Amino acid sequence: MKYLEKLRNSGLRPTKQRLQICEVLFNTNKTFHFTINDLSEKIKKQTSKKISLATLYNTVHAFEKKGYLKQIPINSSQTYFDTNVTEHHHFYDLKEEKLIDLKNSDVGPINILKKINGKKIKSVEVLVKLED
Amino acid sequence: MKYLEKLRNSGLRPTKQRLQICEVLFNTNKTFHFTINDLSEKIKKQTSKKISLATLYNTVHAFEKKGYLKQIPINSSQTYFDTNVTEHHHFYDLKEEKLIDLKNSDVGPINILKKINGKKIKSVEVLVKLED
DNA sequence: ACACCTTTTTAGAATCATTATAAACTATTC
DNA sequence: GAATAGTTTATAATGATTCTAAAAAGGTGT
Repeated sequence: MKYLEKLRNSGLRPTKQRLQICEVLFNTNKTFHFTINDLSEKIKKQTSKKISLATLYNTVHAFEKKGYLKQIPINSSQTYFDTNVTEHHHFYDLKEEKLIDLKNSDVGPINILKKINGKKIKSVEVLVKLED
Repeated sequence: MKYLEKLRNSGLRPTKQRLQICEVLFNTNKTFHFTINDLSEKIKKQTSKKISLATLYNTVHAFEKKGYLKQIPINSSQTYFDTNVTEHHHFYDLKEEKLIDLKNSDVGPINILKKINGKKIKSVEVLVKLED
């Protein structure tokens, strides 16, 4: 089990549910965006046994804290997560309410000149809103 | 009444409530960030007559649609609005959960090289997350 | 294998921002 | 002033997320 190690090394017990969620999230070379609800649907389709919503929330937040997932800053009724945890940016199609990845080379370097004393920059994220 | 014209020109009837909200939001040379709840508190303090929550939501969204307010894309339990509708960016202090303006000159130009057919760029917003 | 302790899962309830409803009210036009 | 369309309001409804507390499962030592 390739995710067993990963979980254990992060201090997360490799439970059946977490391993299952890992399969759905990470067992692909394509990264993708999802909401908790998307994830719930995906799991329902892939397997017979269900995972409770509370567990999905717990696990996704645990993975986020460990750096395996990123939250995408967007105003939407649901929170979006990204399995692509590298520094990159997004288009948001306002009409279709869909997120599209922007490669880093599509945006170019962003220099933040201002400094706040005692604070470090954790991330720099660009959201480009699209309309028709 | 300086806001009466503004509202009428936008096709919004200048009601008592809307004029009141204009006073609170725009009668200052400093721009600021707020949530619906902040706005509600501010109005309670400034006046005796109260405005219902539903009206605050309606009005703020109407103003946003007209371009008098901007939503700030950030994952928070409450939606943040900005009275500064010029193109600019934000720091978000994760610990204090506070937004700080970044002047455009603090970030420099951002070139979006990728194009999506049939879509126009409506806005480009940078969120810089800060940690200790 | 068993007992022990801690972490995790779970169903369901609770929370809380936001939106919908539908009746009363108000601005505008004629 | 009457008619009409747009607004406001209190309240209910919605829906994503978090909380709760009890049951289940993982890990460790014997």
